[in-house]
Amino acid sequence: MYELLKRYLGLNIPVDEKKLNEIAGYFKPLTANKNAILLSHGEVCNNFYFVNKGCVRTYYLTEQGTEKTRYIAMEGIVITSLSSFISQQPSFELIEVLESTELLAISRNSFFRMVENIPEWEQFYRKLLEYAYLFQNKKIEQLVTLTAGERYAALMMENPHFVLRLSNKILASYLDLTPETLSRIKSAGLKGGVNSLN
Amino acid sequence: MYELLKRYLGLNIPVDEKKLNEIAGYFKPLTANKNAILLSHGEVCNNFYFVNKGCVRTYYLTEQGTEKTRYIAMEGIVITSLSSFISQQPSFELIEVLESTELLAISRNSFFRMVENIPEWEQFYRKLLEYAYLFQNKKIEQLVTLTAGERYAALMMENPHFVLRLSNKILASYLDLTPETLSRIKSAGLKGGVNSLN
DNA sequence: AGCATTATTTGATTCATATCAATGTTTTGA
DNA sequence: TCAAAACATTGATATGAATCAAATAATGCT
Repeated sequence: MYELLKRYLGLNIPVDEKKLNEIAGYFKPLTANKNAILLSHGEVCNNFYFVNKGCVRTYYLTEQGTEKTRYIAMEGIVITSLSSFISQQPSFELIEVLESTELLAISRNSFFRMVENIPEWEQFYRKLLEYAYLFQNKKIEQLVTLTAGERYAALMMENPHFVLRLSNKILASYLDLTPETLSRIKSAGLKGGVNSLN
Repeated sequence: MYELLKRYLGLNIPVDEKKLNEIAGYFKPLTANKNAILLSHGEVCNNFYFVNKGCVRTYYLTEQGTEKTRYIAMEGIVITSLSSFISQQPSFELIEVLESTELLAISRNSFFRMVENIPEWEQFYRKLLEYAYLFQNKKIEQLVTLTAGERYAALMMENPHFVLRLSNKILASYLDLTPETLSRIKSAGLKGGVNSLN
């Protein structure tokens, strides 16, 4: 149950077996079914999740009810509504389970107590923030400089398994376009692609 | 020269006068004229700036040469190409001076040596990352959920002094729209606004 | 001060992508 | 296992904002 988490932490911070067990001990197992909502709009986020198996996303809703996916976590990745987790303000985004999923959850209290008391964890948190910033920054760059088709192409380069595993509906909302547009982009790509017979 | 920086640091971290002077000592004064480029596209960012007086922005260029402003710093605010500063990869974004500006600059080396050796500074860096994340996250939320006019209205609520001090060209690129569109939004707002005579 | 560059405004047109609509396909759960 | 719901595809149309264009207005430079 904790193997994947320990490997993940061990890769990110220099930490001995004992500390690793201590840290892992604060994470509690949790299973959730497809479509389960781990955090609703307007709720304050008090949990931080590690995905052991399955798939989870964060997304928000526009005024008109359109879903916009911000982040997707598959096995071996962490997820939370980081803004709300940090600021303790009501969350704009929701956390939703996309497949039946095994999670390891740690409370905000335990998380920040460790930040204060365990230097290795403090270092982990810093790395997490750096990674999260780089991720968000790249997302903005791509949103403002790339067209719909270019964003899809970039995702194909960076995360091809997303395209294989996720529905077009989710994928489209992740790329900030409609399912119709994504469908057209995909079929246009096939016609002109390197695997085409023409 | 260092007063504003010390006040800024003092507000963000608990730190005594002695430490404050030690930290401030790593910052070197620098003046730069309007239009000066502090970091070019493709360069690795090795400096972190505090704006003492004036105004600085980071922006990137699209394929077609359109400017997209990511961040604007006026007096009392820090600025860098944070992605490149963290990752030491070539920067996609440029740093440009918008008005004749007085800066205090610290090198990446000094910055991260302090992160390792001065717990207060380590704490400052963590807060900076948290703040930067919240900022970027809000930017994405607004980009994907608001229309051009709504983004302008949000900026008017959050940062009205930006609208007063910056040119429409810069403002438009910050809001991810063209100067023409911003001009139309502004005049439409006047006609329908609460101060209108109709 | 006076000329040249740069920014702003307004109008006409275009374009990328959304929306609406209809049909077919897959998934799901009782 | 089958009906209902959710999803995907394709076509027709609409729309927000970009682009193109031309005419001021403002700013900067020597």
